[in-house]
Amino acid sequence: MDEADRAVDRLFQALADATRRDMLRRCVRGELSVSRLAAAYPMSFAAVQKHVTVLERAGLVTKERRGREQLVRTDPGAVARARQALDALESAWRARVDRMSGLLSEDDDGPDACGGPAHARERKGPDG
Amino acid sequence: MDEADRAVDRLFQALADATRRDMLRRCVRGELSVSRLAAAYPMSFAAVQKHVTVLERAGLVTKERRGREQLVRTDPGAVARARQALDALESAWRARVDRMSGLLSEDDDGPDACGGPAHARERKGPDG
DNA sequence: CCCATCTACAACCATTTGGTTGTACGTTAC
DNA sequence: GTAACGTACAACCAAATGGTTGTAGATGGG
Repeated sequence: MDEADRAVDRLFQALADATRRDMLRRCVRGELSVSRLAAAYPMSFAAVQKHVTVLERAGLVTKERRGREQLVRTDPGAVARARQALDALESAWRARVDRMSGLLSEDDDGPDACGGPAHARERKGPDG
Repeated sequence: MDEADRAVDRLFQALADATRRDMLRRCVRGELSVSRLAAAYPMSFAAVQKHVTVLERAGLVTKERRGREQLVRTDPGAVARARQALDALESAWRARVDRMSGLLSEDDDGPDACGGPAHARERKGPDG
């Protein structure tokens, strides 16, 4: 297993925890110090520190010092990278659908194509 | 943490292992029996069985009996669900970009202060 | 029937994970 | 300078994870 695989491991692993996903949502609304972040959760400061470390190793957030505080902010390219990892899986799925549609019909992408996510790459913005 | 959160946990957790991602790629190219799948990896049959169980609990694959074999196939909607989970994070990021355009220096003391979704106070574990 | 194959599952083990507490260190405020 | 704050990190613990082996139940072919 090469480093790229391990990076994807860390990425999905970091996302596989509701607390960390919530941290991302909070940091995405504006950078927060680790202390301020920790105040939002019913766990010790050290536990929050560890979560932040996991997010950082996954490349989802970066830390920057400001005085005695450490500001946590989301990495703009992070979600894009997660999305890319999913794309890799999805493209394999599309290849299969492609083979099926070739056999079944030529003007339809298959039964899954109605609302299917295969190439629905359009972003669904929160307010349009 | 509600069941939806736990479902997302299971989904990303299942994706956070290179072996399981490879299994998905293989099954996406055509359903495979667990034995045939197991033959592709340098680990015991039981280990592969466990991986398939993880993928199944995450809703990424389904199993179907054919004779004495158990065919594993990807769930067409699975990757779509993963993408949806990422979309939720991405929309938050877009919202932040949106706010930066307006640029108001509001004190981000709590989620209620800025009208955002307040869902961070809940945690796993009784009180520990 | 008997045997080979495919699957299911339990028991066990090592490592990782998610949490705790305690301690030490740099920075800011008084 | 000292106290308070914010952070870093180590030691420890319970539970989950990823692997093993072993055993037992179905299913299909000779």
